[in-house]
Amino acid sequence: MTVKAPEETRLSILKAAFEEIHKIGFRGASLNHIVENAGISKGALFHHFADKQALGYAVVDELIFPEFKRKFVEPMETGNPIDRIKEILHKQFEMCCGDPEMMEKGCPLNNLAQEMSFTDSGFRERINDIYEIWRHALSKAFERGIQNNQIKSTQNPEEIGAFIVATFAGLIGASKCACDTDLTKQITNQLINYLESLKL
Amino acid sequence: MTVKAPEETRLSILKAAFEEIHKIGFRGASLNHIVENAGISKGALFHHFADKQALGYAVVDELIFPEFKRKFVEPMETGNPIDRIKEILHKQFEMCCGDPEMMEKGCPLNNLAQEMSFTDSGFRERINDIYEIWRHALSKAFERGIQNNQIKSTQNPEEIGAFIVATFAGLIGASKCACDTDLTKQITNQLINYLESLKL
DNA sequence: CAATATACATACCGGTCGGTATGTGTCAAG
DNA sequence: CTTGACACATACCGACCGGTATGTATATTG
Repeated sequence: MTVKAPEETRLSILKAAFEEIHKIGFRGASLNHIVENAGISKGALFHHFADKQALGYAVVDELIFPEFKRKFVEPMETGNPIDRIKEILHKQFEMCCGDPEMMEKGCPLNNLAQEMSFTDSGFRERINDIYEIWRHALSKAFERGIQNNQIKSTQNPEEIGAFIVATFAGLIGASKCACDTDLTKQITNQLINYLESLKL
Repeated sequence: MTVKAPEETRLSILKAAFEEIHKIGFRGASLNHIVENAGISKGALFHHFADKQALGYAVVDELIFPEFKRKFVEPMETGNPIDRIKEILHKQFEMCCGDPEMMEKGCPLNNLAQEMSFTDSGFRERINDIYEIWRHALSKAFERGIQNNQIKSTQNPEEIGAFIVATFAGLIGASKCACDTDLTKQITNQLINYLESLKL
């Protein structure tokens, strides 16, 4: 039996790194802050991760991606796509209202995408892969909706998926900058408006 | 007559700062790089700007805001709002295709919004003011459209404005991350789809 | 029981950061 | 002709950055 499980240490570093990156971005994130908040030493950090970049990639792969999948991708696998998206929007809105800081910090994935895409293709590709998975899941869901006579057959499922992902990112981003749940509500209303227009 | 006009120096600093911030963000931006690219000294920079923050604010106020106003706000002041937005989207798409790096760097305003909003309220308020001006211009344009029997009177102009601003930011952000003009086209198509659904 | 590998902690490193102190040439005002 | 304000340039500062070298306790293996 080990005195301390290394996987626990690794996870505590990942979680502290996620928080730091979520708050002040990857570039601004200080490894000193991270080891401090994780309650471990710098030696431990560099034992588990080759460098800051590898830590950042691991945060995306091992924390952000699974959570994103659980919240946004998996719900699209069954049922009426429009209803599912409405549920996602509703949960998101409730979370914004319940925890204003969550709104102000924005979407961890979109934050990283906008900050790092241009200068670090490793981040860009990882993040784009995640968005692509969501776009694909949405596309498949709307294809299903068309087959089930829930969605107008004249619509292009792929385009719809791309549009929803972009608009959702825009919604979270606008809320973050405005710090205003009224604005969030307005945008959400119009997104629902758009979704309704796709109904058969 | 002065040997060199101070306003020219100031402007060259602002332009170099804008480029640096656009490429690697405000936090990542190095004042050393900026003075180097501006072809001046650090003394000149700190003669014209109190600190890095003041320089960043000046970039928003004096470079980004006027350009944003010219490209997005002023076109909304006359004519059919839907046509105007289509023109903006068309220009944006052409620019993405013509200069891929422009697409990869993303929107300077949205980049700053996502990077700085949470930790610097000065940035957040400035940027939100600019977006608010666009939202208001869009709202007024759609009000006008309703009065001119171009837009369905059942629609809420304010909500439409908020939605378009959010979706546009999402569009640019998605393009930046995906580096794919096909995706840009898909999202643009659906945004136009949405706009058409507002027509009377 | 000795040897080795793992999982850290501590102390430290060169480099870059934002920012400052000080010197200097220019020019308008008195 | 002097003075002082302006518009810089140069040299430098402490703080913090990401990263490393080294030491050590523990667990595993032969």
